[in-house]
Amino acid sequence: MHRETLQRYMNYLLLLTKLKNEGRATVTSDELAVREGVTGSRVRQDLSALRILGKPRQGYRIADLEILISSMLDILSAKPVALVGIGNLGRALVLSDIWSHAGFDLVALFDNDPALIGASVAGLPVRDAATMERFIQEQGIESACLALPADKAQAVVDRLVDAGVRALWNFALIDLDVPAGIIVENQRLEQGLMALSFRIAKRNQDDARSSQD
Amino acid sequence: MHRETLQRYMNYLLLLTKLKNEGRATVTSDELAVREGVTGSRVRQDLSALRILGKPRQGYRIADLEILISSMLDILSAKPVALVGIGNLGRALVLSDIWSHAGFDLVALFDNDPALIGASVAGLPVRDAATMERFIQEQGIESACLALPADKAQAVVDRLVDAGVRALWNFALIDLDVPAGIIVENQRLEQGLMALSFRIAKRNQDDARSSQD
DNA sequence: CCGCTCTCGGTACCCGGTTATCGATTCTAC
DNA sequence: GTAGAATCGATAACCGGGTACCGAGAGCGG
Repeated sequence: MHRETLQRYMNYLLLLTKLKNEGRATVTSDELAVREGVTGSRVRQDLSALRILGKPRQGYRIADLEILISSMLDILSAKPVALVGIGNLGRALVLSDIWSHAGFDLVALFDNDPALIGASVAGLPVRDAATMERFIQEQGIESACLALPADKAQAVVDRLVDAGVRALWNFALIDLDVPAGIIVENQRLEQGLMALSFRIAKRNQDDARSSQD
Repeated sequence: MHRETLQRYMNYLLLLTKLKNEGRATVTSDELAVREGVTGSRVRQDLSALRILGKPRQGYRIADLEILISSMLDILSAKPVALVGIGNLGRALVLSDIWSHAGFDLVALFDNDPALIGASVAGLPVRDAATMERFIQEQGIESACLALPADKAQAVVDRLVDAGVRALWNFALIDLDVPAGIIVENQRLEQGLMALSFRIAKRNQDDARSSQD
């Protein structure tokens, strides 16, 4: 499945939640389509791929869609995940509610700053990074989030992988080197900002062109 | 230009910086291609679109590529940008060095928490959000970053747009409602985490299947 | 009860992004 | 200087995601 398609499914899910909160029980393909900037055909194909059936003149049952898309994304489970690096970004992530929404259960925080170890963030204790491998092995944690500087990331990843972690959500601006089979999802914040810069430049060009005509 | 293409250009740029740091002066299309997971053909077409010329048996001059890609993304400029919301996420963004790398100059921080107003983060004072419109108008700021809760985002956006902001980098989990012509780049952190969840589920399925054979 | 409309499900088509191919060019080696 | 290898630039072929279209089924109105 391609990135665009996956993103469409996630957006469907967000829209469905919104519609459900508005009291809706069903939704038509065209409704989802216009909000996503695609055609009803595309939406119907997407849903058909999940073996979701709708009814003519009625649409799709929102509850069905939510369950099937959620299960495809496997966000109904609660995979334990550890967060390494309790800086500002780390704290922001701990305090957010994205973990459960995406099928994860944040169970451990690690840092190597003595000033932080022992403190508590959102009810979770900050543990000494020196105890990281042991905790991860004992708890069978297979996912980890890296919220630390680029120069420290690779060393931590090596330790995590040795301890059994097989999936990484990486905020460090670095291409991590991992063995085959280990998943790395890079969250490149700066790419969003670069994309914004490009879009601004493009709009300014277009504006200049159209005013010239 | 499509999102994938834009992302490729950004990745080229990151790779080029890395290669330059390694002392390289030129790079071949195939080298860039393998690191991007595409073919040399695609890379040559991308670069050709920017009117970049290479030399047979030698490749492309890294310095040329950097300048031309950077100027296409308009990240050589220093567009002033304001950051609203000095929570953990906001502080993390202030302390990062992504702004200059993406063609922005972070010039103002705003929050409405009296405990924060007047404090200084990375040398920048936190200003009272009540003074936001005036400052933005006076300084001619046209870009802003939203690092605040979803329920407060829309109201702030309305004020920012009224004050002259025309481009937004939004971290709040909400679909902002803006007039036509205003650019909104949403940085949906949870989508990255959902994508990770999906990739884990897919790998586990694949593993189960292959061990079954 | 009978048409009418709306929306789904499936199929065919289209378009653009990606790859493959080939001639042209430049550097290396002898 | 010439042969050969490597790499570019351009074009053609391919492929898959997206759209358009059409027949089928479900509700609505008279």
